[in-house]
Amino acid sequence: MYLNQQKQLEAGLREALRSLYQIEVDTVVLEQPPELAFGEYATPLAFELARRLRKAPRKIAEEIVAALGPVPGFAGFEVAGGGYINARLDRAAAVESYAMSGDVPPPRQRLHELVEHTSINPNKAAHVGHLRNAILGDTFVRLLRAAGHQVDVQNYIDNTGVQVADVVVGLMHLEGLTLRGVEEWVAELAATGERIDYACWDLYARVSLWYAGDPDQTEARKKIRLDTLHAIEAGGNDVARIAELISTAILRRHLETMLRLGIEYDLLPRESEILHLHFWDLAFEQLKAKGVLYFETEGKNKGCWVMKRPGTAETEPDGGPDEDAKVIVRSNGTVTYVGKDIAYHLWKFGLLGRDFAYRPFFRYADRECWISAETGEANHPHFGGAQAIYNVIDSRQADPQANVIEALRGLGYTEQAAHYTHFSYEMVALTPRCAMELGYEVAPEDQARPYIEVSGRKGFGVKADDLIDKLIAATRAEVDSRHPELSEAERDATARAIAVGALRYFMLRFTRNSVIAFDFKDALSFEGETGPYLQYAVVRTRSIFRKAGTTPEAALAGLRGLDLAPYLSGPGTEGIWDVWLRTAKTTLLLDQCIQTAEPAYLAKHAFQLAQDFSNFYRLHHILSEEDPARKALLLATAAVTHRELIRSLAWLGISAPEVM
RNA sequence: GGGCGAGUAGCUCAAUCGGAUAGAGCACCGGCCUUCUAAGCCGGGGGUUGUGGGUUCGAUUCCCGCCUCGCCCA
Repeated sequence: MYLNQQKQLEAGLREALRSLYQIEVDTVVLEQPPELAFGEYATPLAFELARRLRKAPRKIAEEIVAALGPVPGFAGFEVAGGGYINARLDRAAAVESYAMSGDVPPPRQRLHELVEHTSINPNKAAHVGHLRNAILGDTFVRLLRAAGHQVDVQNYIDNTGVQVADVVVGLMHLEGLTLRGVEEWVAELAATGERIDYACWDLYARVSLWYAGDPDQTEARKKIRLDTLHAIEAGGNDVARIAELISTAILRRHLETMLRLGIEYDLLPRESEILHLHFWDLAFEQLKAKGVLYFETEGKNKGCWVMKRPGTAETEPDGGPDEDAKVIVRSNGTVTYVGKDIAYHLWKFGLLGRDFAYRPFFRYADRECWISAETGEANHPHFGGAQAIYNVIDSRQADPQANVIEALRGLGYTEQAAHYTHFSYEMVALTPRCAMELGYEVAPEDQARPYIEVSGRKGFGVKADDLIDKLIAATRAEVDSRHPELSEAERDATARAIAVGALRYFMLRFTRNSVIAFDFKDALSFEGETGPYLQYAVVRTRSIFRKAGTTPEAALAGLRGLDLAPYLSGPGTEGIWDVWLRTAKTTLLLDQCIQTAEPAYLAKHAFQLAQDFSNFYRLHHILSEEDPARKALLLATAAVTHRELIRSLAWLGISAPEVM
């Protein structure tokens, strides 16, 4: 809607430029004036043309305004300042169209999209950093789906890597357990309701200390670690069975944790199948055939299969070996992580020539989450073969991600490489104060820093479930004191919705490349720019309709045929049009978020709409309004706020309770 | 050594393709619950946008140098 008006204005301006000066411009910059009193749109077009036309900007602006014919949807144009052209919408017409249409236009290009997120090593509990990943990823999935895209959601599981190996080492060598013993331990944890991911969190930290704990044993323990890893990779032995048992149990816990936040997955592809189904062999053949990989015969990478790094020259000027090249196959024949990742991404795009087998793994309310397998069920949904992919992975992985893209490009898959997005974001760190509150020792030099990186290896961090539990406890206390009349179940559901809203908004309000310095004080805040603030605005609109005895839909329909113009500008109408204009931008924001892969813009938009509504709510008392037409508009203003907030919040994965 | 990101109010963050008076939240100070929910609202103070240059009618934004911090690669 807002976008349509923008296009109309742009077309009008272009036409004026053609008829006046016979010129075409590449882009017509349209922005919103600093105050709504100046109009809804402004363009600095005249400034840009001043030099080209050898005229004063103000003069040009005046000529353009004079030449502009009537533009559909607009009431008038004027020149402001040194040469801005301000445009005013026909507010009454705009309100009527905003009220009737809340639809999202179909996407320009409908691709089969694949979003991968969460991807936690299944050897310990999820922490706040993983929450940021999962919430960003899940929100982006919701945005893509809202825009009409078909999206598959994957959560990649590295179940055969060193992190899982470390926990297996802990169980076998620190705890002295055999496969049988581990099975009993897992059963015992399940029986007592103890969280296995928590138990392994501590064990993992202990193993890290153990490796370096005795200088005489360092080499021997390194060997144990490597042997364990190799046994897991090979499969078909007790070590691998322990790894499978532990990683699967922890994976289930991760899925349960994420489900608390409304986060679901379609498929869990695992590294074990990538290994055992020999994805790499097929990728290796392609990479060799296309010359992407070459065998290095000199220098430090002698005996390795290497690949040119993105951004480096084709050959070294001096003709020597490219020492900068990325090793894909080591001289001992083992494949690096990037190599396996290339094979996996060829599968994602349907370019590998081999598929996983699949079996159901985790049941959601209305669907199944599948997992990769060596042998699976005959009937399964089709996975992979995407046209565009998004990998939600923190910014530290930028280098390996760039290598995978470079390999795709080298193989001639330029289209796929262009539709490969590393959805990068900065880490969640802890403030020194938060770390000390949690009882960790913080070195004096670290205390002066704004944040400290979390480390699963050291057991340093805030566990996701602990944070969620704390949030629920805090919201539950509030709900209990505010609404003792509600049933236990209602209070529980309300507290959970608010807790999830607070957490999801907290993780989404920062732009992706900003490090979040985590602090319980901020994360547990329910005032100001927070999820509960947005939910509260919705609750207020609900309360209005409850007391008015009508619905938002009826209120919006009730505008038909009314003369609204007197109520949309002038004294006594402050704050009404602001709400309408804001609501009209929701689909624009959706589009912008997808184009830039930045959900924070929508979070900010929803907050601003809630602020606009609060302002409107203060200035206009709806239920006591006596002028019927004016009352209809005020009710519709609450209704359009309700409609747009509910839908924006849904895209952010936040639901608004009935009362709070 | 190379690459990426960042530096904006006391703190945490915004700022659309380079546009009008750099905006929010928190914290602080002062007000507002007898009209639709105070998890709210109103008002106030608070800025040399790290630094030095350049481009431009116009720079937080683009370019170059320097400083500081974080991450990644060797």
